[in-house]
Amino acid sequence: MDAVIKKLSSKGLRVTPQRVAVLDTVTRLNNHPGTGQIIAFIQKHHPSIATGTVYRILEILVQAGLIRKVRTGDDIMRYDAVLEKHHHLYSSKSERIDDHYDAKLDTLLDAYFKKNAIPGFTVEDIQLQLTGTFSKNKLKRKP
Amino acid sequence: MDAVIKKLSSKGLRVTPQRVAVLDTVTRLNNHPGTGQIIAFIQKHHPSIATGTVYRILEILVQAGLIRKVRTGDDIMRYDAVLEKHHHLYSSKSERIDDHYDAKLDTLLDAYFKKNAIPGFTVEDIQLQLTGTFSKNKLKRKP
DNA sequence: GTATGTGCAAACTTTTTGCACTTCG
DNA sequence: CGAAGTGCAAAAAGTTTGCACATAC
Repeated sequence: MDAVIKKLSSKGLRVTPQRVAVLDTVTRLNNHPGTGQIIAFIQKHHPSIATGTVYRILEILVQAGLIRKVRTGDDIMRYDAVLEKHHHLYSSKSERIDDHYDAKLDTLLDAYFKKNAIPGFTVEDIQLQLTGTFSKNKLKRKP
Repeated sequence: MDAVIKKLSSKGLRVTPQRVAVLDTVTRLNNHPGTGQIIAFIQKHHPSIATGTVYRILEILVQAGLIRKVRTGDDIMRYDAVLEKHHHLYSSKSERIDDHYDAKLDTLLDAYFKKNAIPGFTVEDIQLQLTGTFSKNKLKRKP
């Protein structure tokens, strides 16, 4: 929780209870929550925070680079509080999205695009979308 | 246009003027149009087609595998009528999204994931999201 | 104290849906 | 002809916004 406050002020953002709550929520709901999930959680734990405020704060946090928007195959906007470089595993059968870290792969790709530059385009970030099926249930269940 | 009819019937879909128009539109608006763009185009060229119908048809075409939803970094749902395997180049400064074909890269990645399987996950499709800047514009040059 | 942020509710935008009518096969 | 698709318009869902009040710094 203290870390959340630190993050906010490190970006020069005013630390309000509402912002702390939203950033904390996105961090806790670690499986790429959608706006709906975030608002539901907020309204349960902080009933006094208005939904309009949540929308405004999510936008501010994205602008500040404290969270990221993740696109799903469906049309739901999701957020991600993990800022380290990582890829995403999408289930072709469910809404599940897992993070995937692979430093070796990152190195491989960096090297590849250094050797094989794309004409007219400078690569700044590489992110993989791996679609497939989760064969084992290493489930992260919600309380 | 005939190709569009062929695609529809090849999937066992009934060929209606509305479906032809929508599939043709997504194909013509080749730069990954959003729902808004598609509906605007349709209403201009086929004013009698209802927007509700467009939504229904887009969903049907996605289910049939004739078009795909594209995951963008921002919050706009876009569609793609290109079915061959390809990756996407995203501008970090604009809404532009280009297709990127790279068979060599695909081979490299397939080999990589064959050797380095992800525990609990079977990869079915690999798609790269390359974010960066377009240094030269093929259509119009900007100083 | 002041610039900034928030609550609230209304306005907007986008998407879905029920039903009578139409049309493809 | 019959099953499937469409138009229409209303409703649901999701998001934005103006303004008076509250608050972080």
